[in-house]
Amino acid sequence: MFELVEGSANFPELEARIGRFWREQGIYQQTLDARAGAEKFVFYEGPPTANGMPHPGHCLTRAMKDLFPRYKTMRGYLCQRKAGWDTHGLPVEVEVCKELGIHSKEEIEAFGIEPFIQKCQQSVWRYMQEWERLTERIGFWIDLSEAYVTYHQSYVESVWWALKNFHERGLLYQGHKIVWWWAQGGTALSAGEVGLGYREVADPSVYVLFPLLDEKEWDETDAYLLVWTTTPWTLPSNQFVAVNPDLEYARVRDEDDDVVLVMASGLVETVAAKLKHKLTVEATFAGSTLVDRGYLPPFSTFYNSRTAGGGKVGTLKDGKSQRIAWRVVAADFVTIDTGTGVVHQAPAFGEVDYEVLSKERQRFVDGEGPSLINAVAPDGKFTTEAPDYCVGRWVKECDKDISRDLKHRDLLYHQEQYLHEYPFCWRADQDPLIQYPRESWFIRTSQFKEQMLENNRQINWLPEHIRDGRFGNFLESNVDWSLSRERYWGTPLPIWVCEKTGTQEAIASYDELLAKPGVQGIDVWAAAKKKNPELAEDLKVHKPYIDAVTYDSPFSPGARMRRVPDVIDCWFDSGAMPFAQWGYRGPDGPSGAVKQFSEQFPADFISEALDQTRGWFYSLLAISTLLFGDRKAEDQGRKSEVGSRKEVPTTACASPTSGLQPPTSPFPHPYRNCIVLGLMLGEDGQKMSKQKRNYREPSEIFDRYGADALRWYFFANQPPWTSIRYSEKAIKESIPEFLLRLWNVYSFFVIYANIDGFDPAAELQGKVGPLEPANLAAAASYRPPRERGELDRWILSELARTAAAVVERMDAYDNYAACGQLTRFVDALSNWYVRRSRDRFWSADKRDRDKLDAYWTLYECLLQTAKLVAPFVPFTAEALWQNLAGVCGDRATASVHLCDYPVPEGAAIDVLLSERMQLVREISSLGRAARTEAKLKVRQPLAKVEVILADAKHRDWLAAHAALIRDELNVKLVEFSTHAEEYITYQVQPDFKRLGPRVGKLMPEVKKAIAATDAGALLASLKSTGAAALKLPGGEQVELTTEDIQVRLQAKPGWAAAQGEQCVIVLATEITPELEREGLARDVVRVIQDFRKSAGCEFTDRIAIGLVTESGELVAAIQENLEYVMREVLAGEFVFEKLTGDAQFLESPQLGFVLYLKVIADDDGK
RNA sequence: GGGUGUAUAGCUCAGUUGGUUAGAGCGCGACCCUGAUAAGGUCGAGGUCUCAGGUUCGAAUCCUGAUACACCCA
Repeated sequence: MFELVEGSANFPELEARIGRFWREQGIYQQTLDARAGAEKFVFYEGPPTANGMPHPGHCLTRAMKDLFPRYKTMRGYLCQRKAGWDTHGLPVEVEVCKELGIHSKEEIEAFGIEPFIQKCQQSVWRYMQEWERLTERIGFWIDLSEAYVTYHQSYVESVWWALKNFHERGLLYQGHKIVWWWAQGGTALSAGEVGLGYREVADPSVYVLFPLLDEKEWDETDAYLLVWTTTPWTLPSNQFVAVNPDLEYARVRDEDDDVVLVMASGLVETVAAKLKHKLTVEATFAGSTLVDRGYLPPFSTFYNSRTAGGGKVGTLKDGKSQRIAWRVVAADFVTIDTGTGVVHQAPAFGEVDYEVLSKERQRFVDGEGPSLINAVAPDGKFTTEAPDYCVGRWVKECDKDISRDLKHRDLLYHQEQYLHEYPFCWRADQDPLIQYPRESWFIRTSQFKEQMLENNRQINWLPEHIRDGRFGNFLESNVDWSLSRERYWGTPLPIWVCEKTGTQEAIASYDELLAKPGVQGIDVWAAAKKKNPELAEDLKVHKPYIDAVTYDSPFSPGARMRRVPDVIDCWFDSGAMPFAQWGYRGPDGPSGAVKQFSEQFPADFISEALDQTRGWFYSLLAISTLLFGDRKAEDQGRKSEVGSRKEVPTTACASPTSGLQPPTSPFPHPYRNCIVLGLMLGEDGQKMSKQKRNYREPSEIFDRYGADALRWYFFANQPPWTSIRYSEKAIKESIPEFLLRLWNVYSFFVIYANIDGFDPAAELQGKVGPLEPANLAAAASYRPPRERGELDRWILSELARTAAAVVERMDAYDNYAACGQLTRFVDALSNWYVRRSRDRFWSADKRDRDKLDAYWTLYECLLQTAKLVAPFVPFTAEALWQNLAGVCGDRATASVHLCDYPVPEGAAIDVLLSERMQLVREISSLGRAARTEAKLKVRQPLAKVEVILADAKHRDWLAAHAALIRDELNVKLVEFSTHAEEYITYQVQPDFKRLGPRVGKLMPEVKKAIAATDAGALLASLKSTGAAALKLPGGEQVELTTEDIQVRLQAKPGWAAAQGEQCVIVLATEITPELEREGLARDVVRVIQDFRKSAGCEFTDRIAIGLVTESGELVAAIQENLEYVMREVLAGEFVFEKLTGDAQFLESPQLGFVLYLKVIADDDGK
């Protein structure tokens, strides 16, 4: 006996039960064990950070990450799933700061770095429980116990190893990075923080005159560059002036001030209007002619100083020489939207400006190019290199004095106020941020651009456009990776510097550090550990303990090697996970790690949301390309730019030690297939936000609707990369559409199988394993499908077809289309197979072959469907399996997830049958439509239905299966009409797809001509000769064959008819008294059935019926169909009088009778 | 300001190399069926396929431009 299924499924409860089962039986581990030694399917977990609460968006990623590994496992692959946690970085520090009620770096240092990072380490696990609960509750099978953790020592050391490799290959260097700087707090702000602080302010906008030098670049001419800037305080640090070489510029005479200006032609009128001056254009020329011209900057400290070189020249790489600064450079970012088209450049205070400097610097031979000039100290106050009146003052305060000074010197042409958005510190909203250069460490990723692009081209991106679109473009504009962070909680940059010579050395592990000569400072950690034995051992490779460790410099006797203070970008951590998750440190590192890494690289599949494009997707690709890419390209690259970009000497090591030399791997790596998920928006279409409460906590969704409902909603509602608006309604609605429908079929099966004693467990001997058709075939009452009826063969064919389509789509990572196939199949199973088989299940003879065939067919369908849907809705699938296969006890496979995915044999697919059954379904659908139209309810039998087919192909088959249609439409006769003209007209249309290419421009004519032709005659001609000639008005003649036209049928008015794509069906609407009586009898049956139910009868109870009526018509109708009525309602007695005793009664006013009902026995005669 | 994506029914979304009647689910309305029954089914209304050009015999689909929204970057 199957376990009884409750009427309405309670999915959350069911899932809790299944979850317990998985846990107690270790099913996930069993699925891995079952695939031991199988081909590997490699999955990488993009580590979430557990110091924030998970929201529905995380459910989507976790569901997607679960789907494909489950699928591939069932398909026979071994897919290990190692969890991971991202634990470093600014967000963690911010959380801790909030808790402590502090925010600046000074405050952190006052609090103490040591207790601070200890708090960070603890905070990382704050929401761990919620994450683990979510992971388990949504059915994400992943190994949480073996999760990699980015702050763990082995992980940190792996990252160090990679960085040492880069360092020794000269790929790690120091340079400047222009950051948004909070001068008062002495810290840089992340982009996110900067975004918080924008507000509109008025700033000065000044037009300044820079005397233009002559061609020889030394003498002043009569002209001035009219230079525009909104930050006067950056003028003392002026280094270049930029023009757009492709714009037109003009030499302009200001008649009022008697001065000659050089500016963009397009802005002359604007400026003239602004000043109400008369400006006369004297000459125009391309911006490119200005490039390289020298000028005098408004402040001369740097210009005259020895260090910056004044008007000095330097040697270019091509051997020529040029002024190193204070000249016009070309830049295409200069526009004529505002200003003058001549832009002041202070590379210290703008990222774009800094790029100009970098580019210029590269043109010169080493040491001769311009260095960065900067008259502002990190505290935001001017240095002594600024004009006297500015020194020591906050830069923004000096704007006015600078303007006044320039005005005195007749260099200020114009000034005004300018409204714009400017960032302030979000923690101190009176403090404006400034852009400021900071020393930073970079990885030379740009040198690997081509390789990264090549790698990217080999990756299968879903959706495809990511490859050449967002991600490809991002790689195209690759700049070196700014790696270092002046923060506290992160992987320490493993570089130690000689305090005397500045020579650097990278360290790849803690042990390597301990082995250095004259190591000191280890005791700091030892003391901390002694004081607090609870401290995680992993902290010893973190600040501040690691900072304390120094050793003897091999570069200068007596000097010490000290670590640089920075930590690294936490994106580097997560991008290093392909090897760091195993603690891999090169071929000579820990051997277990070498093995695991080589087996689990590269990944076959990863998935994250779109916002990871420049995050994890990039960090993975960049690190992998640099570490495991082709070295030849790098060597060539190095030759071609000998020593050009190193700003600080490193211990350049041409041949790194072998342990640092990892194996190279063919592209793509480290991932082959990547599904980029759309972002999930809140209920209101806005970003999900805790404050707005525009989403529900995941745990609540699970409690209300269940994990499978949510999963199915994710998988089946839209392709995963479309951005998805969280909709509770949609989640709710995904239940009846699929899950409940499947559940109802299953429940139907269980109810009837139990009534009829259909018991596969009793019929099958020994092991039945995964209950594949081959296992079932051993049963005595099992007949091979080819011997079963058409309906059975049809649904088994649909099953095979569905399995084939699902496998095909899933192998292409297209879960959406796969779900569509599954929905279609479950619909066919429920709304056609079960519906049409009802009578067979209800028939009295329990050992009837036809009945047993139906059971075996439905049983197989349900078992196989459970397997098919298992990766999608693992709980529901398991619940089905537990009962359907569970009847066989431990002779059956314990879990549906331990089964192989159904792989259809082509033989089971009967395309012709599918097509034909589709036609039957269409005919019956049309029949119902016609009935509705004619207001003839289905319970009323009709004499005849006529079917007119557009295509006679399936006619004979349909005629042979008329019973199906008769039954479905409740008619006595199905005719395939020959005199169709009575009911319909033909419409003939050209087959555009076929004819289009052939007749081309004549198409409209052909269409008209065909429409004008008598359709019947045309069809007759085509039928008899197979061809017809069509004359066009222009005289051309077109030969038509049967395939060139499409026939459509149109029902004539006046008939109870309905038309579809392939046919028209016409109902005979005349109701004879006999038919009417039969309909009446069916009405009576209907009422009695309802009565049975409301009277609380069991399915199998036999009853006695007494019916009292004054209608002779009704009595006649029942008597005429008495056998039918009694059979349908399981009546043992039927009398036309009141029943005595404990009978229940019911009055039916519509039909005019009173019913009495009494249970006389159950099915077994008791 | 730049890049990428999206725009199809009231809502959420499909729409396969361009082929002339643009689909699904939900919602709404009407009805039917019912021993799967707190389910199920049928039918209906609802579309200038964002707009404007262009290519083509033919455009929701291809091209150009515009608009709106979203994301990333500046």
